[in-house]
Amino acid sequence: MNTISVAIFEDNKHLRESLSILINGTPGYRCTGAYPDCQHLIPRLRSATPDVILLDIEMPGMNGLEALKVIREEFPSVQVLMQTMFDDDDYIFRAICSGAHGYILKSTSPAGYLESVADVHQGGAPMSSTVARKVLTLFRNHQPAESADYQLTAREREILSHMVEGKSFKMIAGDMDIAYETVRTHMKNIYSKLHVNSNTEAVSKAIRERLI
Amino acid sequence: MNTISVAIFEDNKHLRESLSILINGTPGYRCTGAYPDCQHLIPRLRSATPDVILLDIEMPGMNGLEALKVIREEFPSVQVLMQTMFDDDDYIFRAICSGAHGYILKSTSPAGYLESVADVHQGGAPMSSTVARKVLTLFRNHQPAESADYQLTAREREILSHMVEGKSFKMIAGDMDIAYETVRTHMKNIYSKLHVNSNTEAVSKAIRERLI
DNA sequence: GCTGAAATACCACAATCGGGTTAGTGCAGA
DNA sequence: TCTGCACTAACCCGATTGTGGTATTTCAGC
Repeated sequence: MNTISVAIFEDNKHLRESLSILINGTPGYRCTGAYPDCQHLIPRLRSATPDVILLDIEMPGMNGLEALKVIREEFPSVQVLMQTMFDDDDYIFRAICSGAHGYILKSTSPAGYLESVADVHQGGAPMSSTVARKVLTLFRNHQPAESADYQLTAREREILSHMVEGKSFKMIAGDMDIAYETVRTHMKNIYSKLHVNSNTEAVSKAIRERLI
Repeated sequence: MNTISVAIFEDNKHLRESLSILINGTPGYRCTGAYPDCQHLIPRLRSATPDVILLDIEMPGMNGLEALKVIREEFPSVQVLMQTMFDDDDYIFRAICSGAHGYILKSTSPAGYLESVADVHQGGAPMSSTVARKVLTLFRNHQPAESADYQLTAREREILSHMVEGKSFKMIAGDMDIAYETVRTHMKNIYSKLHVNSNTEAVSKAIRERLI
């Protein structure tokens, strides 16, 4: 098995150094850097891209959640393990939504840290069972609220879902038994309601924001 | 708080009757029916639509997973709580994918049953912490496996993600600093690999199968 | 009966896309 | 060295989509 390289972002000096020593002192683990804040985040990661990032949520300057988004954009293959003092619902939810791969508490034991790092590196989703339960509940609770209301009419939603199926205007007209030009009119209205100006943008927005 | 109405589908006579008595014997719960199989599933549910369905996975005739799909199609607002003898990964995974709202083991205590029914009725996702952990791990593990491999190259995936952003070929060409015709060539290759023939279909497939 | 929203429909023009085809370059593995 | 593949690029032509109009019908709510 290859060595797992880990970058640490943690403002607390004591914890940061402890983690660094723990990681570097354990065979199979290597610390590529331990930083107190998210300054120069991208250059730092680019110069030594780790397998796993241990990221504190509460940090001065750019906080962990913002950093998470940036990391997920720029380094999509790096696994991010969020660490925090609190098992706060909102934190957990936003971290999961922003693409965190795991979520551990700072009360985790050193062995737990190592295990979680290995777990996330292997594509697992390490988190305590209490956190896991919260995540699922949060997903159920938040999903319905999430879909923004663009005031689409029933007919417009119908057209949109055909569009998502990859159908052309002509096919949609045939399927819905209305004129081709009517489909085009509906699409124009959908575009203006969604503030988009292409079919792909509409489809993307429809799927992502669960409009259909 | 209103009474929670529950339908039971369970082939084991003893368990079925015990659950029925438990539910009817507890204030705030009411059993709309207890059935040994999924025959006449839709008519039965239509004549007395419950809030929650307790559904056994292992059943003669139509099994629980098939029934689950039918129920989710026909009665999307009804909460379905799967019950099973085993915490088998594959069962859990397929149940979650088919839209189960909760997943409990038959070893659950009577109080646990009632709690889970109430939980799922309130929009929660009841499951034991061991099952919860499995679910998350399964999602992580299965997601990459699930996203079918269409052998897209890195460049093709890049083009595709721009497409998903709703960009036009011309804009993609500008962003990636390559010729417009090159973008088109890549798109044609993407289409043939994904077996689609429109931008919307490609975007839809890309998002849904997490190719990007 | 009036009003407004939603659904229906058509026209025209420009822009973009889909499909087919060909071809040069560079790089990694046989 | 040669081969295959990814990436790049171009051309043609017909089909589809984007944009900006206008207009009729239907139906619920005032």
